[in-house]
Amino acid sequence: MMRFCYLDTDIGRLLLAGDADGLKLISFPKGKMAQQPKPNWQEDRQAFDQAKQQLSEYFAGQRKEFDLKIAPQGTAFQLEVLQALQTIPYGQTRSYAELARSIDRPKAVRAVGAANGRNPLPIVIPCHRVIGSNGSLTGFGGGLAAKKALLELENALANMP
Amino acid sequence: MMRFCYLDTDIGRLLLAGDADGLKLISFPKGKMAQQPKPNWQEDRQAFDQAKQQLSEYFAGQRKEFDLKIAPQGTAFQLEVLQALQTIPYGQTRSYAELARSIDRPKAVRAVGAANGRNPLPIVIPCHRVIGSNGSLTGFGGGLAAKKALLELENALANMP
DNA sequence: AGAATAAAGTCCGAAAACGGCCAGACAAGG
DNA sequence: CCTTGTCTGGCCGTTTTCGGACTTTATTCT
Repeated sequence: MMRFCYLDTDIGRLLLAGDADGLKLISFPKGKMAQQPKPNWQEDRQAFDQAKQQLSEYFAGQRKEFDLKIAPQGTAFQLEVLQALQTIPYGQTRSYAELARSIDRPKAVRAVGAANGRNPLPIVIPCHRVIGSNGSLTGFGGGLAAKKALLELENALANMP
Repeated sequence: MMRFCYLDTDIGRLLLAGDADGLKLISFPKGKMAQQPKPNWQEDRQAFDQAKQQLSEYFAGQRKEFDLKIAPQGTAFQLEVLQALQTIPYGQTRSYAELARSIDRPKAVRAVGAANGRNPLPIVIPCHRVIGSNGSLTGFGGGLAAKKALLELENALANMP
């Protein structure tokens, strides 16, 4: 049974959802990727207290890594990309090309981009740390402004090569 | 919200556009660089009264410097070039090579030329004061005739080395 | 309906093409 | 000579082009 709740943050109100397997969705309220709770989900304001706690700490700059039970869904390829994403340390960035190389498919750059765009757990799975190899931010489900805000929070733009 | 209006001058009807940040565009009606107001801009005949006032004075030969709130857009390099342009005094000319040197990229002459060609605020940012190092006018978004007219208005051709 | 193609779309990237140039080389013509 | 004029590379940021891997969405069959 899917449960969901909301969390207010610096970059807007986030929708969190998941079930017994773990957290399955984090969604921005606006933008193209915005998702609404499905009718058969049930709201539970007490749920995901751990996730909410850690996210709040993250936005306060008090937390650099998440330790949560997550259960992202997607094709095999997508999961592989999500896996690789989780190895990018706080405050650093990678290019889509580097990410593609790291899963041993050097030419699947655009595919990696597409998979990134469908990351069900933004922030926790740090797709925002991936930028174009020329340094441009390129894109983000929750809007480029949010991506920029996250990178600034992590002070990642200063660490660029 | 972008607003725009028109101003009739000696060299044709100019399109002025901008928003709360300041003036962002001055465009000639004809020529390759001509731009049309986008559908989501709104016309406001009363807008930019200061700019219109100062431009009229300029064309009447009564004004040698502009004091306006401007907000040109472009890449870092382009903004740097625009910055440098604004240091060329009324009635004087510079070559593209000199301009390149003044931003400390002596060899980026052609790039400077290209940036010049994309100046969003002609006249106010005096790209017309830049000519070839052999004295030829080379080019201008609003047509060479306009460039010549502006330089004659400023009596700049007489001051040439 | 369900499987099997086909076509379209992506949070890209390297390489090529394009300018509002300029200095140098080299020829003509005064 | 000395001045003009026409080529010729080389330069550099930006724009455009094209290629590529993979998912999604349509479309066409049994």
